[in-house]
Amino acid sequence: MQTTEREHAKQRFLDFLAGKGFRVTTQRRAIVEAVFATNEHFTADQLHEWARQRDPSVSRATVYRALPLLVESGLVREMDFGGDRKIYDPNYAVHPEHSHLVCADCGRIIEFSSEQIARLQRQISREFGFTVISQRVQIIGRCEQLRRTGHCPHRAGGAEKE
Amino acid sequence: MQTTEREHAKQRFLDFLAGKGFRVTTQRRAIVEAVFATNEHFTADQLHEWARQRDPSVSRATVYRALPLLVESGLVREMDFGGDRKIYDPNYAVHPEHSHLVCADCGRIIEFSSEQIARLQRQISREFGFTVISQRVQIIGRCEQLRRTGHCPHRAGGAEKE
DNA sequence: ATCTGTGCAAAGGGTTTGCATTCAC
DNA sequence: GTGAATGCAAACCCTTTGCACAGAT
Repeated sequence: MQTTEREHAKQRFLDFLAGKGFRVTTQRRAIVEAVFATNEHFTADQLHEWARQRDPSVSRATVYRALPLLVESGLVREMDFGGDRKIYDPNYAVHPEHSHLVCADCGRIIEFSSEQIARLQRQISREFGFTVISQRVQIIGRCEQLRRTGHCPHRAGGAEKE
Repeated sequence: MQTTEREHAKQRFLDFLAGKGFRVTTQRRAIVEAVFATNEHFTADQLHEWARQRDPSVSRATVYRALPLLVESGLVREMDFGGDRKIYDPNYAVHPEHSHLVCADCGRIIEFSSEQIARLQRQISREFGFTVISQRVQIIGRCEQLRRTGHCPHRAGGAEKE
């Protein structure tokens, strides 16, 4: 099960704070618990909502101030699928380099990894004299559901579309 | 030379407008000329600037209203490198599927194409039951200049950074 | 006790929109 | 002539920030 890994990620974040001399406040605790209680992608606002369920005092400002720390700690990835808001991915802690398939119909996001693609990218980067820091692969497509059944189960569930 | 191709792209956009029943206004003409006079990536604001050099009456609003048309026409690609503003790429008309190498130091953007990567992506998409609409590959890295010479010639020139 | 972190509310900044006017068709 | 397109300025929306207070070390 993945619970242990998430628990571990949470701990790593607290360690990160300690290592940087940052304080472990109750709000930050609520936020990090919210982040690693799920493996879903989330927006700043969603995280605010989740954190407030654990500690109603958590303000939006604190969430926005915590997000850069989560990203800097390497446990959460900030993503941009072209929408108006950024999307955060807590699975980065477990699967450091993964890519995304995004359904244009329903907004569903599927994660995948491909060492082959990563290798090709490193090779190309080298040709241009670049040292790779990170790679992003996004494939925009249509998942089968809508085409096949005429509707998509994810359509209703708050899809992110442009 | 590429001038002919750009001229062609411009014409294709005017045809696109006609085909959709949209009007060819002097402002739209100034905008599309500005777009295809360069092969540089640009922001909405830069385009506004360029268009105004051709027709000072072009307002920011009109630029913002024209951009979705340019994207819809398939001649310009909207990109998001995680910064606070969107970046547009007029080379999409000439090289439909290309990817980007972005230098984290100087913001320089280099375009490249890899049929191998595209093929792998199509294959993966198929495995997940996705039909590919478009693919985006971004590699964030550091170009040689800064590392080697201690400074980067692009650093000063208005790099896009986060 | 100190000084970072917080909540609140206001400010920022790119993008969008309502409305009267202009102009392509 | 008619309705789409424009310019202007205000509105939007997510995100950031200034400030006085709270609380972690």
